[in-house]
Amino acid sequence: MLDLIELLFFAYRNFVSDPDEILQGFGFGRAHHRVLHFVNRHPGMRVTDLLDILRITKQSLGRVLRELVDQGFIDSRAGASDRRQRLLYLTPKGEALTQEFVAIQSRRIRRALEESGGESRELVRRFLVAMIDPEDRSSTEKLIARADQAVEARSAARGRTAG
Amino acid sequence: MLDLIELLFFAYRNFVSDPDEILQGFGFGRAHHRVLHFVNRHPGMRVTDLLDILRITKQSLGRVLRELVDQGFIDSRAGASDRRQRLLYLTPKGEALTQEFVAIQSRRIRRALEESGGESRELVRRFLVAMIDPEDRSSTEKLIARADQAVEARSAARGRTAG
DNA sequence: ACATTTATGTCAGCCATGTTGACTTTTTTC
DNA sequence: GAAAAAAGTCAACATGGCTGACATAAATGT
Repeated sequence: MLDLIELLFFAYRNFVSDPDEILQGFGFGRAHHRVLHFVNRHPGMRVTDLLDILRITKQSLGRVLRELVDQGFIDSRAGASDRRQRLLYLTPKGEALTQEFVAIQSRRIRRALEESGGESRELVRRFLVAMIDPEDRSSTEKLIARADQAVEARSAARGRTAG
Repeated sequence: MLDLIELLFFAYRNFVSDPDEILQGFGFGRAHHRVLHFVNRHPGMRVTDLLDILRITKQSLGRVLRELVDQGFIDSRAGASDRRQRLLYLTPKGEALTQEFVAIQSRRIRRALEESGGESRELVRRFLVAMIDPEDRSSTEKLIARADQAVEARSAARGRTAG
């Protein structure tokens, strides 16, 4: 398995270096990328939810979140039903930046899947899920499924209103 | 591809957390793990080779390397043909620790491959290679092949002498 | 009504690990 | 004998983790 251990190291390093280059231009780092990514995937999420996903402390998150809000990449609105909550949304500016990250990382993955054969997508997906700690798997898969559904719902709504 | 982007994040986080727990007991971090791993794979490698693989600065490496040498995990010997070089070797202590990392990470990968079907190993391998920047692929694959061959050569030598 | 809990934010300081720049020593190479 | 290469070191700085302590606003329970 030594080869796969190392390939995972080299592959992941290149994978995260794509966003890194873009982030440099804004004076941001990887921490900012992660926040933007998950807020994009779960618009209106609470700060606590983000902490649970990232598994970092409130203080660590606070630093990068403040910069993202101050510089107009993220919008933080009080919750309607519970006004203690700060619900997080991307601004158009934040959305544009996040799309860059998604585009470049998707391109790398798509290329890799094409190069590794027809049925690779489902198999790679199963492999990655199985690499996650068993006790975290179902919550992780649910999280991803929820985000995917929300994307579908939003695009369906756009279809009805704007077209 | 959003699901795969996220699965890669979660999977890799768990993957590196295995060694992290062990390292804590020694007051070491991920940087120490990487150094031990590659010195294990390439016994007698030069400091420069390690810098090329890790892509960090001499100063960053210097800190962790000094700790590993001082605490008897790594042995640094002057090269025979070129005495400017410091050739790096694991001590028995370093070897024992490194085997722990390899064992726990191999176990996770093996389990994941089993859970994702029979032919997954070769496909996952091809996928990971294809995730690497094209210009780095051949050197990376050569590096891994060289390390694998060296392992074989050493175990063959053990077979002839000790058994 | 009042006490408690929850969600969030913030200050201060520490640690690990990356960076740049400058400089030294030893040894090899031309 | 000069230049280049391999390695090491000092100093200073950035990022992004961490702990601990504390503050505020709002919801919840009795």
